[in-house]
Amino acid sequence: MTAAATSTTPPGTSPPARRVPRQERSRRRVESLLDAAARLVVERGVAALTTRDIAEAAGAPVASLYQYFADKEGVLLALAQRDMDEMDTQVAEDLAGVELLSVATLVRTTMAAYVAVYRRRPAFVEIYLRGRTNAAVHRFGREHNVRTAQLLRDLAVDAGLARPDLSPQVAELAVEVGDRVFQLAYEHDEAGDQALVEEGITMVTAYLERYATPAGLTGVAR
Amino acid sequence: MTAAATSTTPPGTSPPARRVPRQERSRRRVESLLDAAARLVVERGVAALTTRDIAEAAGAPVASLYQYFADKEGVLLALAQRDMDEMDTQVAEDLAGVELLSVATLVRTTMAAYVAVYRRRPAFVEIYLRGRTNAAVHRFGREHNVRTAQLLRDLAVDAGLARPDLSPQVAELAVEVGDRVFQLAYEHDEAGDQALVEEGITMVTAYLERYATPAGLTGVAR
Amino acid sequence: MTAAATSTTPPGTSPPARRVPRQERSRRRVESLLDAAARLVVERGVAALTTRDIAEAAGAPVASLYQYFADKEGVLLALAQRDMDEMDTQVAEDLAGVELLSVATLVRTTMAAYVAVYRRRPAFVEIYLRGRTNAAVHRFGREHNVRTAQLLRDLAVDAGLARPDLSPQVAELAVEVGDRVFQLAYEHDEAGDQALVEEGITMVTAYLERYATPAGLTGVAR
Amino acid sequence: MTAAATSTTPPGTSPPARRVPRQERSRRRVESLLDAAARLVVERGVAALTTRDIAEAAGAPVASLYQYFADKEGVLLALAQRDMDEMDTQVAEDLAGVELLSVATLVRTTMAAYVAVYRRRPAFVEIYLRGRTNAAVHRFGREHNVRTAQLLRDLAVDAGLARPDLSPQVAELAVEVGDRVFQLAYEHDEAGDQALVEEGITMVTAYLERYATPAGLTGVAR
DNA sequence: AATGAATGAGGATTCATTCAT
DNA sequence: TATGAATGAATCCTCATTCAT
Repeated sequence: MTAAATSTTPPGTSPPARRVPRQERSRRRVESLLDAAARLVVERGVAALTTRDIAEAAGAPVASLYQYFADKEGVLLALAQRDMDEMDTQVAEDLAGVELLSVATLVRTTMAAYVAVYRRRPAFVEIYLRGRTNAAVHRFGREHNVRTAQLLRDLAVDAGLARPDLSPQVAELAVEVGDRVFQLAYEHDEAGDQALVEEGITMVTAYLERYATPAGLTGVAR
Repeated sequence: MTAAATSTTPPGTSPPARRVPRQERSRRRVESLLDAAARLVVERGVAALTTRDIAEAAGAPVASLYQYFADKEGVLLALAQRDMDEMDTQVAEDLAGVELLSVATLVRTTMAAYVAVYRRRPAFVEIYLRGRTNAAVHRFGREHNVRTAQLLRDLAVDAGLARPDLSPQVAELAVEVGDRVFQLAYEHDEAGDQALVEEGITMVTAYLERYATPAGLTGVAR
Repeated sequence: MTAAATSTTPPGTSPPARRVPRQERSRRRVESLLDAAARLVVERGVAALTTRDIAEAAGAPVASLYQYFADKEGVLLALAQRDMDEMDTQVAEDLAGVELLSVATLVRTTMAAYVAVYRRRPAFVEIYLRGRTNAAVHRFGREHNVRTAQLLRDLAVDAGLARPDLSPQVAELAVEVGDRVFQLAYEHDEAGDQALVEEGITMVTAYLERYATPAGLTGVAR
Repeated sequence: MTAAATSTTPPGTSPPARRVPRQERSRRRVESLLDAAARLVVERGVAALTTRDIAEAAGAPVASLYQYFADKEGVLLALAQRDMDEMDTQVAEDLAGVELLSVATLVRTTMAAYVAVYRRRPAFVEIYLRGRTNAAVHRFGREHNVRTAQLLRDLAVDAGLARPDLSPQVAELAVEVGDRVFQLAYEHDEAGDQALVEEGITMVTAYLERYATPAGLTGVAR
């Protein structure tokens, strides 16, 4: 379930001179495996992913894969982790740039951030929107949604946009609905059906505004 | 594994009236295979389903399974078909019994019908809410949602509840969101988190009322 | 191995009036099955032939196939029989029309007769030249060659073209070589490489003329 | 399923000398699989060959077979390759030992070399003469004949035995005829009908001498 | 005679994972 | 640490043939 132990250079011991230090080489291997996995997933879908193919595509022996990942699911999980981090970063950055924060802008900004990432990374669309058929991906997406919901809820409540009775469940529901909106919008359309996304933003916003404070409706300056 | 006993008609005895005609026996076989498949899906999940197990659980040779179904996916599809029909029937019946038809009652009645079926058939929950990991189930659920959306939209527009500009896409979005609500509500809870369902009804209703006629808001008698 | 027993109408019993008498219907069924088999063999090759496909292509139930043929090989054999008969007829007719009979004209006329049949029936090329991969076809072709060799040898000896010491083995060898020539000539070329056939005629003639009488070399009028 | 015990080298003990290096073990495995395949082919014929049986006969898991060969056909092909190489070697050696080279001695030596190999390796007879029913074997035999024809033709022309107008097609025809001769000679006779082979030598020689130079007829010393 | 249905017995191939080196 | 090789355990599916009716 977890990646293999991180190899640490014993303190006080200088590693033998080499161009690429051991730890760095490891990191590169991991990255190349993840890249290969991502590539394959986009090409053939998550279901057809095999350890052999991942290794081969990364130019590594199959056995090496198990040096860095516990098992096949571990690869998917690491890949998801890496990608989710990128998504979270985008959301955080975009939210930080918002001047007038309200429930409406919170929803719009967040969902727009996702759109931005999906545009930049077609692999994400394939894996996280179309690849839900895979159990591991499904679970990870679900977990990420839970974390995202908590994050955004706390933000909204702390910023005085939402009443404290906005339960985690409600936040989760909102995020999940947004997630399903994306799944639909990108189902057939590589670029995503933006009108559908817009509808989704409307729906989620309207729903969440039921839990908004007056400030959440009008917005607060940052 | 063993050869079935040969039933011999005692000489001088006219063969006993055939209890079960050929066609009926066939139908039973199909049903028993579908039942077995459903049982296994509930027990182990869709991913772990194998043709061998289905056949064995139904007490039939694997080859017989292929007499009735094109392949493993065919079994899942037939199962889905059978189940979806039951759902559609429940929805149709419940809608027929509604006295005051409005967007709100339409949404509530429909979603309540699903809840009723889920309560009656735990297998459905396993297969259609938790088993989305399977590609076939996923696709089938998606297609059913599309059909359901069209049906309900036409009903709403024809009954004067919704304006004609309620697009199929919007109806689809609403159904999909309702679907996701159920997925969440039944994720951990065998009986379904009814509060969550209630939230879902609220959200979908609020969303769809944006496309309602005045009559759609107040309701029309049947 | 043999086709099912021929149904005979009991003598003295007039069959009930019907448009198509029973026996005729049977014959038609057999023919349609053979035609279907021939068609499939040409389309997909002998290896991919299945009883199911034959029956389906003939619009008959699989079980019916077993009413007329002992087994799958029986179908192939009956097909071969039918075809070989056509070939033998062509050879016999063409030989009957030859005015100056010699070893050379015997060889040439026979091989030309085969070419004529191959031109008329592309299915033969597929089955008997390219389909030798199938054991049944292989065996049948072999047996037919043996019979043909015997026939031609007897003809040659009786007509005074060949010395009696022309053994059956030698005749067989000659026929088999001719057969291989055809296999080569039609390997890639639908129409057959006629230059190759010509070489074959040359080789076989030269070989057999070693066993010819003086008359066999110069020819005898019919 | 269970974690394997970590093999630890007892401290102070150098690991026992590896008897068989890895690469060598691999080679042996491949050989044993090929041997098993050859054995089975001889016993039951090419048609009845299954991957399961090959593996079992070689004492290897089926999956291992797929480590070395792409598929079942791959096994047959490898076997053919190995055997054809042996045949080519025998022919080359025997030809190298001929003192007076002529078309006649070329044909005789080559065919005698085949006879020698067939005597030494009964499996070859089964596989390459009787096993032509298999598509893979058939194709491989055909290809080998083409190569052999080219080789011998070039040799004959280069040595001044044959006129340059001896086309590759003619050479091929000669080789194919020789091949058919062997098929006939070994059809029922384990040891091969040598009289038939002799006839074949005669026929092929007579045919090829039509393309011979004077030297090709009388022979040239080596 | 005709046939829908049933099935025993494989068959080729895949794959994640683990070792021995 | 790295990896070539090994493999247990399944998986889906096919097919010729035979019954029961």
